[in-house]
Amino acid sequence: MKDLLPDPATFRINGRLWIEGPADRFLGIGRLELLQRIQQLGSISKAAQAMNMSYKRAWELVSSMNAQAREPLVSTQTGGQRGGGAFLTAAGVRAVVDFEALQLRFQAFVDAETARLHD
Amino acid sequence: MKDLLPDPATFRINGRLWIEGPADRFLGIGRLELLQRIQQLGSISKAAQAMNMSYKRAWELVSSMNAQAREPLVSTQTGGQRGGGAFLTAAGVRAVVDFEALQLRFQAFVDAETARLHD
DNA sequence: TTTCGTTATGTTTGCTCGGGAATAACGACC
DNA sequence: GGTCGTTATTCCCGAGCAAACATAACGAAA
Repeated sequence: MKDLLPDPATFRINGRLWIEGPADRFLGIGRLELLQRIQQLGSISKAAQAMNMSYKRAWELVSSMNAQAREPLVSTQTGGQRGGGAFLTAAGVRAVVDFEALQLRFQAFVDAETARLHD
Repeated sequence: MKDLLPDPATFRINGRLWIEGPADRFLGIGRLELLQRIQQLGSISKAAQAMNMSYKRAWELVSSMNAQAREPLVSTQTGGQRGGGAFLTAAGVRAVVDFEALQLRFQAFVDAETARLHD
């Protein structure tokens, strides 16, 4: 394989992994990061901002996840002392933990295949 | 994980895998299929047509692959008995075989993770 | 009751990527 | 030399999709 490439060291295996349902994507790397940021920052708008994503898009992703899961991953509150906010439910926390683990196994696979590519 | 989902059986892990270089993508599932079709049909335009892809795009992909590989994966001929054509070089055949194998290992990974998702 | 930052949602704007048309060159074959 | 189907390449346009914008509702706190 590597003998196909001019400078094999500069080439890598890369990829994307996600969970998909009958209608739509459910969870991927972008949605995971969004959940993590919401957990960290307590708001969808701050999370979006931190990811350089429009609030609308972030909200749509949250909405999509909440709609597909058995119970919402993110709970929101409008109004209140700081104008409102958002936090992960127990289900949301579990989703983050589980998908992080999956992502880690995938990364191991990708790294192994990259190593195989190099020799 | 599955307890997050309303009907776990309808959810799957899915993903994409590719080889990327410093500048651009080198090989992915779409480019693989294109190479396979060229091998099978002997022409870029026929391959593109079979994939419902514009000739222009197909040509660009071939050009990108040829430019990044140490030696071209696809060799072309303009003019001639049937107006010309394209075929895989030895390097091209090797690229197909090797990436097919990689894709198979990836599919196994995805299937295993989907199974894990279901229990 | 005003302020404030957020959620929630519809509308418009803008931009990028690919599609499609147009054109040239090519070379075997009749 | 005319025909044909292909490679090769440029240019323009439109669809689709995300960003940006606009607005309403909300509720705690001052």
